[in-house]
Parts: sequence; structure tokens; C-alpha cells
Amino acid sequence: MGTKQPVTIRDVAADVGVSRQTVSRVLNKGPSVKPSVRARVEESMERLGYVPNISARRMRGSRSYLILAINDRQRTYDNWRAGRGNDWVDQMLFGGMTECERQGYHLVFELIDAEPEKAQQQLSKVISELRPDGVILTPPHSDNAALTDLLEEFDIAVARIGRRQGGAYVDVSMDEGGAGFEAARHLADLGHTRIAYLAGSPFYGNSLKRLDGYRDLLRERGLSFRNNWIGKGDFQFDAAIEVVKDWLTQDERPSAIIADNDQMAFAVLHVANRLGVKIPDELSVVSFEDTPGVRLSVPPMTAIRQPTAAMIAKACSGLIAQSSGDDAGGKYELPFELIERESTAAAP
Amino acid sequence: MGTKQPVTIRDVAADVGVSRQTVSRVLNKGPSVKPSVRARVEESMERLGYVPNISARRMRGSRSYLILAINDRQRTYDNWRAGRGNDWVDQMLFGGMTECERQGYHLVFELIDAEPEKAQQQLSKVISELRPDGVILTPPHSDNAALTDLLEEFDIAVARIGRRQGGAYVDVSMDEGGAGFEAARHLADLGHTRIAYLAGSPFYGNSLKRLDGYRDLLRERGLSFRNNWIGKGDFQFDAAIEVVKDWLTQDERPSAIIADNDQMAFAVLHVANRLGVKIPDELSVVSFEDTPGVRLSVPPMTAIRQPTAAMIAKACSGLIAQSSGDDAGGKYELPFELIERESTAAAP
DNA sequence: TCGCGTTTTGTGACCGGTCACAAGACAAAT
DNA sequence: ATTTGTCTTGTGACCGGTCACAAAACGCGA
Repeated sequence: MGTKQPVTIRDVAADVGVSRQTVSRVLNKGPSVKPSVRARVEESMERLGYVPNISARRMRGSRSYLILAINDRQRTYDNWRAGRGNDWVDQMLFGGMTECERQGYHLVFELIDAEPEKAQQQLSKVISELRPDGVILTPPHSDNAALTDLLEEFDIAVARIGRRQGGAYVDVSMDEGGAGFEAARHLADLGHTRIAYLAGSPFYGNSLKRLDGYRDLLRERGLSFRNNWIGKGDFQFDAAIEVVKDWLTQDERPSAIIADNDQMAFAVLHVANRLGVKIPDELSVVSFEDTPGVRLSVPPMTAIRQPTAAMIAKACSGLIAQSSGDDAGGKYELPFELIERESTAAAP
Repeated sequence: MGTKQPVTIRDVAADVGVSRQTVSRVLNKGPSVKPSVRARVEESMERLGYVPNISARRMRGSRSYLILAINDRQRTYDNWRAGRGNDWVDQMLFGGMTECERQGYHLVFELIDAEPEKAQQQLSKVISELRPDGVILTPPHSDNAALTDLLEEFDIAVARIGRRQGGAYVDVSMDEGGAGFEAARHLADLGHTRIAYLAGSPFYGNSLKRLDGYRDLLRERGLSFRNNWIGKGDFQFDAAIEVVKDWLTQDERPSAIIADNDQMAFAVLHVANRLGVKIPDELSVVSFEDTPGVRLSVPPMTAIRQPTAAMIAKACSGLIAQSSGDDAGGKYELPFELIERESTAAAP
């Protein structure tokens, strides 16, 4: 019905009796404003309910107050279609939004295809339309050099989730090695000495880091390391099934298994159930991926939880700092969380 | 490194040898452009890689090409903190993004507190900053009249998810009555005659609609309706536990239970398991909420799935149409899906 | 009191589009 | 050939901020 007109910077200027520029300076916390004037302007902004128009600021100004978060279209589609219930986006939303809001920014999500050609084209379009101050790349886009190159051309700050090395980017990752170490330590503390490890892929850096962490713990505790207790599961349910079946039918079977992702952890549950091996009484399981699946399994699984919300929040604050001119890049490694549920217990 | 300059409307105009306005007209698919000129402009836009700057369009123009989707902050926080893995946001993201992209729009998510005072204030701020063409209100905000009033004042189109009645708004909901009917029919078709119903809240309209649907089916099939087989679960796990315990320990117990939400469906599983009642052999269960929890339960549950992605997509297209001037409002009721899993079987 | 450097404030142009309106082109009618 | 009406195209102002630069006010020593 009504057509409420928004309050502009001119309204405030007129109200206080100063120029637009002075109001603008107060707004941007610029220097060279007499404290008494600043106070009067701030009071007026508050009283009139002035809120700067983000589009106008973007125009002549150099900042757009927008952070763009890029997600993989296919994965989002799969989550939607299969109803797998990965809550990655929820976590991003909460972490990113909270931080952006705190700093007067807005977070915009976009879906981009993983296929390199399409990805570049789509990103290029969104960039031109929105001209965000920073872009957050999530896996698998974090690894796409064509995208970072493109963003560099446009002189837009970049944050990559799950990467550590290279470039003047804001890289936010989790301490994967520490997670491998911690998962194993949790089991060792429970008295386990026969700890097997269902590895993901040797081509995936983070997977190797976790495996190293596991090895370190074994060494530190003086536990024997057996090569055939490193299973090649390749992140697949089916492949893991075979490996676990093999392990559990040996004479001396492991008393605990660490799985590099949730699908393989499910495989452990599946085989154990079939073979009548009780979890956690006879076999403990730790997953490296805390998706809803492992939280709701029977029994609910002890898992390493990736600090997704915190990582996105860090990415946002890093990007905002960078586009404000201060620092450039920055590498952050955030702590994980080991969530104890009911799939781990004292060694039999 | 590089500082790639974006292509502007003037670049295209100069390239083709026409005025800015003509290019603008082609861009907006306006009338009164000679076909030959239109073609040349389009070719030039394509060749130069021209993409209109959304901020600039917003300035003088009346459209911002932004749709704002409002989510409840608390619920998002809970999902994050508890890791419950509700994939609502995933679904919204996929459905909304896809539709917006198709029409050259962008979707922006914001978190708003449910508390009326805060909600108004926060929404007002975001509106002033972003000036979106439309806002999607999701529960519980759909029911907040203060918000719709506010948006009307600003002359911004509104879409409400999960509402049906009143106002010149785009209302998108699910056929709740049909869902209640269908859940019961699925069971009746399996030969069940003793179907109990764990009701949610009598203060929640959709809850009542579903209950009515259930009643209709019973009447249509000539099945006996028993008042004490309508359980007051109030959407709570604990309350449902008591009701179900009572039902399953009676002489003549129900052979099937419909639960108004996933928490209560879990309660059924829990009690049945404790009492040694086998699901689905001795008792069938249908849930009204298809969250990851019920998909991953043991056994996975048959459930009514809300078409969240489709609802948001519809909301977006409705808002875009409305802000383009055509229609106003519009009430849409989208079909649900009954997903058969392993918690329902032929009556014993 | 004056001069000079520093701090504070103001002015006009501008960002990249769209709006309102005017002007030009062209075909049909007079 | 002139008029009239419609279709097509162009012009200048403008949206709401920020930039670059100029002007005014102030502080302080000579």
C-alpha cells in the first residue's frame, strides 16, 4: 500500500546542517571530523533511521559490502535430490552470516558447476553483476586455479576453504593431521592397541595428512604399526565393505577402526552387524566426517567434526580485512572437535 | 594483480554506434527497437562479454534484481549447534537459486530473530540496505503480520511459505490435508484397519488440516474412528513416548501409526524397540516430516516429503512476476511426495 | 596582528545504468 | 508535397552515495 521513502544521506545532512560529505565521513568512520559534529550526525542517523543504500555505495565507491560464497551446484543438487541431509550449507549460512552482519556486510550464495569451462563463465558473470569485495571458494572449487586467476584479474579478494598452500589468498583449513592424531589418541586412551585405519584416497592431500597423524600417535605410544591394517577404502562404501570383512574374519582382528569418511564408517557398522560383532563392546569406530548420517546411525558414531561455521566466519573476516586494505592473504588452521558418541568404548 | 575493467553499457553503445538508451532497451527486452539494431547490439554484448552491473540498475531503476529470503536465526543456530542435519536450507538454496538464475535474479539469505521487535528492526535494516524486489518469509516469520505490514509500507512484494489465506501476497504451501489423506491411504492400501494418529498441536493450522485428511480417509474407507487413537503428542518426543507406550500395551493395539513430525515418529521407533514390537512386521509407521533423521533411522521411515525446493522456486517466480508488474499475489498449493521406505508393510 | 601549517568542511563531478521527454525517421493519408 | 501518426532513437537529468580537490576554520609561534 504505502510507499515509505528511505532516508538518504542528504536527509541526514540537511537535518544536522552539514554537507553530504561530512555525513559520509562519519558513516565510514573517517578521520577529520570534529567530535561534536560526529556525535550530532550519529544522533541524527539514529533518530531518522538512516541506513546506507548498498547499491549506491558500490557505485562510485570501491567497496560493495558483499561477500560471495561459491558452492558446487552438483553437490547441492545431490543433497537435494538424494535427501542425504548434509548440513554443510546450514553451517556456512550460520557462520558466514553472523560474521558478515557484524561487519555490515552481506553474504550471497551462488551455485557454480564444477566443470572448469562452465565454472569460469558462470563465476565471471556473477562477478560482473555483483562486484563483490571477496569470494569464498569451497571444495571442489578451492582447487580450481582458473577461478582464482579470474578473481585476481578482477582484483577481488579470494578465500579458499580446505586449502593451505600458495598464493596471497585467505586460506582456511582444518588441522587434518591433528585430527588423525586425536582420533587415534581417543582410542588409545580407551586402551585400544589394535587400531586399524580405513584410508580414503592417496591422491587427496588431506587424506594423507590424517593418515600421518594416525601414524604419529602409534609411534608416540609405541603401538605396532601393521601395513595390512591400513585399508584402501577409496572413500567408497563397497570397497570398505570388503576390507572390513577381511579384517573382522582374521584371527587377530582390530579392536578399533578409524574411517576416513562417513560412507566407510557405515560400511564398518554394516559388516559388524552382519558378523554379529557388537559395537562398541567388541569394536570401536571413529568417523572423520560428522554428517547427520553418522550422528543418527545406530549407534551414533564418535566423529571428528569439521568446524565449517567457524571456517566460513574466518574466511569472511579475512576477506573483509583484506578488502579494507590492511593485510593480504593469511593462512588459518582451525581446530576440529572430537565428538564422543556411542561407537567407541574401552578395549575389550 | 591485474585490474580487469568491466564492460559497461557505454562500451557496447560505442561499439555498435548507437546510444546508451538503445542498448538499455535491448537489455530490458523493451519494444521499439528495430530488429536489425537489436541483433547488432546483442551480438556486441555477447562479443564484448557485457554483463549489466546490478548496483547501477538498482539506482535509478525500479528493480534491484534481488530476492531476499528470510530464515529464522534460532532455528539455523539450533541446526548448526545440535547438528540435527535438517536440510531445509539446502533445499531452499537449490530451488531458489535455480529459479532466480533463470530469470537473471539473485537470491540473498538473511537470518532474522523470531522475536517480533527484533525481527522488525532487523528486516527494516536489511530492506533499506538491499532494497530487494521481493522477500520470501519462511516459518515462523510467515505468520508475523508486523513484517508483512513493514514490507507493504516499503512497497516490496512478499511471498509466504506455508500460508494460504489473506493479503495480496504470493502464498506457497503444501496440500496438508491431502498429505494426511495420502498417508492414511497408503496404510489402508496395505490392509491396515487400525490406524492411530499422533497429532501435533491443535493451535497449528497445518496440523489440523492433516488430521482432517486422515479422518476423511477413514470415513471414505469405512474404517472405525476411535478418539483415543488420536494421540496428543504436541510435536514432542517425550509426550509421544507416553502416548505410544499406552497404545502398544493395550489389548487391541493399532497396527499402524501416523506421526505429525519426525520427533514423534522417533518416539514410536523407540517404544516399539523397547517393547519388542517389530517394525514394520507388527507395526507400520509414517512420518510427516522427511528430515534426514527419518531417512537414516533404523528402519528408514516412510514419510511425506514437503516440496521445499519447489515451493521456494515458486515463491521466487511469483515475486519476480509481481515486481515486473503483471499479477499481484497468487496462492499456490504444491503437491507433496509420499516416500515409501521400510517402516511400512502389509498389516499383520 | 599576521602568516603558515593543520584540521575540518564543502563543492562539483562521477559511477553505470534508467527515466522522462524530445527529436528524428518513415509510412500512410490528405 | 505536406500533414499526421507511429515507430525508433537520442539527450540530459537523476538515483545515492564516494572521490578529488578546493575552501574555510583553527591553532600557534613570530
